[in-house]
Amino acid sequence: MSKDDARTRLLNAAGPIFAEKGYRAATVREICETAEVNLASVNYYFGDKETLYVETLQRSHPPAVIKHLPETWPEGTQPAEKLKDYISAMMTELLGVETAPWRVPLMMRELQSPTPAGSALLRKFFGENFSILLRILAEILPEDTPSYKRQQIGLSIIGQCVHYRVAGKIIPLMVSEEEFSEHYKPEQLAEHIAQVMLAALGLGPPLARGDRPSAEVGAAARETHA
Amino acid sequence: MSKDDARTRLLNAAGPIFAEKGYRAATVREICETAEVNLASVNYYFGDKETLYVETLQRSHPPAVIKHLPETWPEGTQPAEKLKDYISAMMTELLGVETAPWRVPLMMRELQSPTPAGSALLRKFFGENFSILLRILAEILPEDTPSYKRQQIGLSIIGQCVHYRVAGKIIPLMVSEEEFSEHYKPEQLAEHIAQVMLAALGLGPPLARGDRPSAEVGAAARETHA
DNA sequence: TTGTCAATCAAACATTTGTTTCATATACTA
DNA sequence: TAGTATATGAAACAAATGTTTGATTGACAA
Repeated sequence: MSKDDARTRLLNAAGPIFAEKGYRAATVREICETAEVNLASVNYYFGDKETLYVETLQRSHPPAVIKHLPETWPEGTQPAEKLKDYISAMMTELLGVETAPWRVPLMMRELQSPTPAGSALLRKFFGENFSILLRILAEILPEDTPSYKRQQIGLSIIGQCVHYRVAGKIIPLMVSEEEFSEHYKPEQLAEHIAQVMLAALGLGPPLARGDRPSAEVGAAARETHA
Repeated sequence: MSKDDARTRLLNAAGPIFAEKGYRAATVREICETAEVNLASVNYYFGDKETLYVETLQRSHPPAVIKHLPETWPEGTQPAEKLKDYISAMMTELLGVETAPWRVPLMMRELQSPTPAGSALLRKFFGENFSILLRILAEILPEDTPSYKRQQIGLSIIGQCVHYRVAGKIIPLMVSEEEFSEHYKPEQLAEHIAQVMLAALGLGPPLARGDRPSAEVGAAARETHA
């Protein structure tokens, strides 16, 4: 192992460590030890710790949702199908065990404590994914839907997906262990989110026996409660 | 100002600083300067920096969603109304300018990098809010809805709300400045999320011209939208 | 008044940590 | 072979930072 040159080994070691501990708490000593290089190597190859961080960040960018999506969908694919694919791809990206499981955590850290160098990357990282979603939604929503509304529906979808990563550590603490291991796999969650949003968009059955599918009146919920 | 005793001033100063910079990057020197106390005070009153952090965390816990909700709803209040209230309360809690705007950011940091002391608080903090939501959902969903399904619907709601806090810093970068200032106020976002979820639950009109509103046909949402 | 005790203060201390230095080794070239 | 550039190594350096120390103050009680 560690057949790569020192510079590459440093980048490989830095990714997981920055992701787990954050920029500040990650020490160049630990990174160098992990990479099995001399302490001076960070400054030799990158000048300083911050530059190493920036390059680590840049290397972590490329693959995103697109990676898990088909180049183009077959002619005539229903928008609902595309949406399902998108949500599934997003969940795979966020929760899947990929080749570099530290990329997403690193971006999440940037989201919380943006560094000057990170902001541009963040915008690109999320912007690309988001614009794909917006295009799918454009096929579903009426043409006269204002763009802010379309964006907010998009954010509703992203939000549900991202939450399983953001709150991932405490969800197992709040649901039973059995439920968690049985029903919280990425594909199942993607299925659930798709179900919610397709119902919201009117492309699938509502989750509850709705008594008032229209805005006006209708007999309301009755004899229901825990 | 700073009429409180040194110990209290330390806690007041520590909250915002820990919230903004995180445990590691926050220095006792900065905290002491802000609190206008001597450098040795942290160790004098709390023993060490970590204990100060833990006490800050504990102090930041109490108020949550409940704070913005009525004690009990009037008899006969529709579950849909309760859900709207809940979502509105959550958005106020997450985005509103409250008395201690650093509480939520601090909890978000714990969520990402849990400390031993923080995990218990986190569970309480989110657990209390979540159980209220689950009770409301129980009134809406069919009785035979499995509990994991109810939880996931709850997480869909929480996720949408929390996302505006998590991604709050980059959303303005991805939508036009005008759209953001016009349509992304907490109350408007709460309204949007409620609209999405009520539609998903069948308690409101779908967001788009649905072509297949129910699994087995049935007269469904019509000429309704926006 | 005098003694006691908690609080405050400036200074020093010890550790961590990013960075630099300079010597040595290694590989490639003239 | 000799020379040079590149890479690696151990050590030291300097700054930041959590913690400790010992003196001083000030209030209050005997």
